[in-house]
Amino acid sequence: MKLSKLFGKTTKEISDEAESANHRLLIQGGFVDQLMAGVYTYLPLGYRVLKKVENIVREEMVLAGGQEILMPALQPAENWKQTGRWEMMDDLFRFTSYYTKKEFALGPTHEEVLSPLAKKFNSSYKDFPYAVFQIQTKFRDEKRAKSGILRGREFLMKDYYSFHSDEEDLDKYYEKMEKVYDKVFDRLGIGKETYYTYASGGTFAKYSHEYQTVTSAGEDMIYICDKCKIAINKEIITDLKNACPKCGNKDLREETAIEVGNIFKIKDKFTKPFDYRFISKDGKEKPVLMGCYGLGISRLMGAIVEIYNDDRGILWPKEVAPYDIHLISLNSDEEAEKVYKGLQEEGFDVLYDDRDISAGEKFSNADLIGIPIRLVASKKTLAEKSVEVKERGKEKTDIVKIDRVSKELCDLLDKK
RNA sequence: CGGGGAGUAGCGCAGUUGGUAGCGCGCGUGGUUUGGGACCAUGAGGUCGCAGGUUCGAAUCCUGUCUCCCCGACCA
Repeated sequence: MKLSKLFGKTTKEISDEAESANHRLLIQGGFVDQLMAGVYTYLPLGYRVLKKVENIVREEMVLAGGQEILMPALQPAENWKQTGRWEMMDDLFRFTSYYTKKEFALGPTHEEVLSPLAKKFNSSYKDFPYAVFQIQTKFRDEKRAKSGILRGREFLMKDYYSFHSDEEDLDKYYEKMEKVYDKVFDRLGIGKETYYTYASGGTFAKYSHEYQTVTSAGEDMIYICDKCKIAINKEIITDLKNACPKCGNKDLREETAIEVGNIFKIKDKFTKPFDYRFISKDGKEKPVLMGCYGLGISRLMGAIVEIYNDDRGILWPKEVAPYDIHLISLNSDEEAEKVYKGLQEEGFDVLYDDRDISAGEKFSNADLIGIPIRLVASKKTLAEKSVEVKERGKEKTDIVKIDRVSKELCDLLDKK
């Protein structure tokens, strides 16, 4: 992609009002645009990152055995009345059809759609266990949207649901999903900062587990047990007598963190209201049990920025960067263009700064956008049939011969 | 929903005791530049968030209202 044609521009200045790193940097870098509080447009650069996060999550969910579906965002009131959540959900976006006076809601979650759906297909013990998931826009009427894309009124979420014929099977599946989640966070580059956290279950259950990523922009207070690498949410720390539930350690470290995922054993909480039972081997009807596993896709993108930034801009982890390479041309457009085309043919995703602006501006824009590798093709380097290679976040630059640059880049990017 | 701050050009901001609306960035044109956000010249761009009120006259004073940001509460 040529930067001269890219929809969305970097800006030098941003209002002091925006305080969180993801808010400032994503707007300054031209990744997102704010339409209103908690509602953002993803511009080409930002949408590429969002899709990369989404695809990593999707790959791991498919590996876990989930089948991807897409449920409607628009949902009828009846389903919500059936579970008693219509009146209870004060952050639900509700409205009434102008024509038919029928009541609707924009979905903040999808148990009310999935339970009756699953009931139509799977009612024999032979069908269990099974799991479906979706990646979809969710709507919640947050009283206070804040911190850029960390807490939005409209946001992208992955919700995964498993169905079981007995509790033992649910427990086993739940443990499997814990490992799946660890792998997702590792691939996204935030494994080290993300803790499996004991938390309250809200209206779902007494307790649940969250995945909390440590960052100053977070909203939750967690207590970390460094021995077990787990954490306890402040909301239940007194319930647990200020000790790690695994090892009893009371020497816990307090941190602020953002909840990027949440997993629940919701059991029959949503199968019961819809009368979803299955026929067991002995011919008897038994309740279907559910597990529910959420991940905030857009929030993850924000959390990554919160962790990977410096005073110049973003430092995207390789797996989620919008492009592999940021190529800068300095007074050498024709030659640089050849390098650009060559790299594309080799299969690299290249953002090419072909604009007729000063070198300094190109460099500072590259730092702001935060693509992992910067290449500079200038008269100086091209005279030696070379380009300069620099990793974002490192000061060292290398001059590499053009015919060897492809291999060098593969090594740096862990490719091929 | 409570507390605090802010709405003036696409973005960032200034605007004194009320008197014809300004700066920087960006954008257009011409030229000089070119390894860390260059420079000269020139040009376009505004219902001062919105609605009332006071006044000969309101960006400025008063009332109401909407919106954004921060803190708190809430967060399936």
